Amino acid sequence: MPEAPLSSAPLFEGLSAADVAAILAAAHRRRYGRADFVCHQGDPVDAVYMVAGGRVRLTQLEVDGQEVVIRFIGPGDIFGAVAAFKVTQFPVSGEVVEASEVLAWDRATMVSLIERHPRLGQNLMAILSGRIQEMRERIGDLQTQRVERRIARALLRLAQQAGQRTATGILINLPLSRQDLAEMTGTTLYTVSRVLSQWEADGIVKPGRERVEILRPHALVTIAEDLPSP
Amino acid sequence: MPEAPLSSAPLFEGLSAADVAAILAAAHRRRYGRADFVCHQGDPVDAVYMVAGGRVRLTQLEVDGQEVVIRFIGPGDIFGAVAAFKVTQFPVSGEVVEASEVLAWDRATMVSLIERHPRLGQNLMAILSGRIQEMRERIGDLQTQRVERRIARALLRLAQQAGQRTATGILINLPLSRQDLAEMTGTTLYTVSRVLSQWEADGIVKPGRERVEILRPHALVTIAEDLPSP
DNA sequence: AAGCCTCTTTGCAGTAGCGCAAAGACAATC
DNA sequence: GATTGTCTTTGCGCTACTGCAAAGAGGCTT
Repeated sequence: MPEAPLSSAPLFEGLSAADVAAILAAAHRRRYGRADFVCHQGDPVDAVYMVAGGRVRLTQLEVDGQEVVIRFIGPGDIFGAVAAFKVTQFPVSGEVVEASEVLAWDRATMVSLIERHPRLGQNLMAILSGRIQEMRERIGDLQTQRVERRIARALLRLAQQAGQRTATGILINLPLSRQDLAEMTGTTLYTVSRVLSQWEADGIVKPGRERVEILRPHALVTIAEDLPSP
Repeated sequence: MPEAPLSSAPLFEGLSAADVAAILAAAHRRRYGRADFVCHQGDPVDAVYMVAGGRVRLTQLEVDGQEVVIRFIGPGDIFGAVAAFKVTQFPVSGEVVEASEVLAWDRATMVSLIERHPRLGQNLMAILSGRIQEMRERIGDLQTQRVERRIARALLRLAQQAGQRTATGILINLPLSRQDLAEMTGTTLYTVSRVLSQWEADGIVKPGRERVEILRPHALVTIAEDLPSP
């Protein structure tokens, strides 16, 4: 998948190349390897971050020790904004699943950048708004839809953001265990395994070790939406 | 419950009284009666709204017709921001449960107000961030906690934002049906009814028609948190 | 190539919660 | 004060999903 340049990230929409360059120049950069943590839940935070390359899995730990996958983020995605503008601790942990580079603007820098480039603030609000919308959908799914459909939707979303065309279908191009999928959809790794096995029998997906390839995306859409199977 | 003045709303934090007055003056006002809708899911939207008085129930309709209660909002709370800065349609419907007054700033007005008062933009981001954080918690609850605990947490949250001290406990001061509670917690009205009946037998709550009074808040906290019952 | 670790599969039994149905309670209306 | 409509309760059967356990498979390391 050809990486889009960072300047086309949603955060920079509507800004001139010169402005983007200036904003990028104000960031600190840091590299991380696989399995590193870019942040730990509970750590103090006073900055906004952007993933410049690679992929990070954001998870939330419940008080009883259960883990919830909030989302996977990749190039151009930001994180830490929630913490920077409201709470002062990271509400999530970020584990690198694919070697990454991360940009950081500390809070004061970001505030002054926004004053200089109002569009940056609007973009940030649009990003936060979009995230709220996604979460509303996820809450709706969790409250009203069955597990099978939730898994189908999660796979389609992952295909959207990390899908790679192959000869036989679309490969979700990140290490994705049954446990990960379970923590994204509010079920157990056992149920995920059973559902994927069934779909494999139906020729819809080809599951592997920490790997899922979608063979018949349309069949998955049929399961994900409220359609009669045509 | 004495209504806090609107100027102390989170949106206006850190702004001078004069600034707040100017911002308020730029808003349009409108009144609504009980059961009116302040917005309908799918309606075009190009404004940010604030509830000045009363209470509104925000719901989301799933494609299959099932309803999800997103949250109840009251004086000082804003809505429509998600739509104004990202999608162009209301993602939720807002039904008035207690006669309300609503302020509205259209998008262009809000953008220029933010340019004049940067703090306003920061506050807006803090509000959106806070909402994301709440939704993360809700997702976590839905994925990892049992129904009884989710209901306990929902009641405690409602008590926080609409609780009224009584001689015997805390009354949740808005019309709240079993169905409402079910749609807030991802269960059915039957299960809510059964749980409340059990709690009534334990002397923890006193349920009524569209009404819940909490008699022993601490017992509810014990259920809501991961504590051994002391 | 062997061994090891982690991830995955699947059988099976158990249960939390669903959802229908029918009766009961409450509040508003005529 | 009777009636009507909505909201609530509760019994009962059911099912979707859980969670353990044990075996199987895949990818590293040495």
